[in-house]
Amino acid sequence: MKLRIATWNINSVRLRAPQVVKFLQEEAPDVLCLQEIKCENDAFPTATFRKAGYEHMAVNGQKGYHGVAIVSRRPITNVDRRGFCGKSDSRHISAVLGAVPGQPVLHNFYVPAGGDEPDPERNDKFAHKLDFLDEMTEWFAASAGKGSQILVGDLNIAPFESDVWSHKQLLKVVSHTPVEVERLARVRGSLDWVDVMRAHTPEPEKLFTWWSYRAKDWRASNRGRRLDHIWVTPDLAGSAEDMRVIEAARSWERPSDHAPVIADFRF
DNA sequence: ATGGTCGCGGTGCGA
Repeated sequence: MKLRIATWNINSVRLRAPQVVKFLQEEAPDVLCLQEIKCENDAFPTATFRKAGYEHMAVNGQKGYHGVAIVSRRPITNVDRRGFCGKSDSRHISAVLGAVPGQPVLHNFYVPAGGDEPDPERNDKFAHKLDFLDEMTEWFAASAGKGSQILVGDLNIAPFESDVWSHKQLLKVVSHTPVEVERLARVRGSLDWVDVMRAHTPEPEKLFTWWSYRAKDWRASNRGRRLDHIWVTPDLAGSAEDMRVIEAARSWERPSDHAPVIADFRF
């Protein structure tokens, strides 16, 4: 069977519900994982997405900040919402893809951005980002041998040189500093996760999913970063047949600063 | 080297 999974930091799902519907209609993912929905669970536009043919939804929202959701046209089961670092932040939701062979667990993450100062001693938000990544590492390591898993979301780190417009100019900019890149590599090592985006588009080809709102012309300056990711456990590596960043969505009316990413699987 | 823009909620905070 085929399965199309998409991930998109939507930066307010209420404001951009029409863009989400357009994306669902044009790209027809089976499952869409959203981050930064920025609303509480009962404010999620459930009816709007159900009308578009997506009847299965799981939401982990909070007021004003963060928030993640899974929108699916296939049944999902075993929904789980994990709190990290002893906080009540809504940064994770997972579900089992019940109709998919092997019933893989799909995790949707919104990793803390980490503030501006890349020093955990002086910046609590950066310390939190590193702690969050370490907890991910421990948690996934403990799940070894318990079945197939897929991890998507805004990890707020661009790990490779070709994941940023200028490696040299971003070495001290949070999202691309060596300390957080190393921490993310440890998360990747927890289950020997396969980076589906880079498996499909190897270095040194540039690959971005986010462009700042502050550029006058995001496409002309193209100062992007690859902050959004799709990972799979090694047993699923051969199942990922295609990957695309839908850059066009960054130019839709009132866009998110992130573009959606799609991976096509055949199980 | 600096400042540039968004969304939420109704003030700055987070990104």
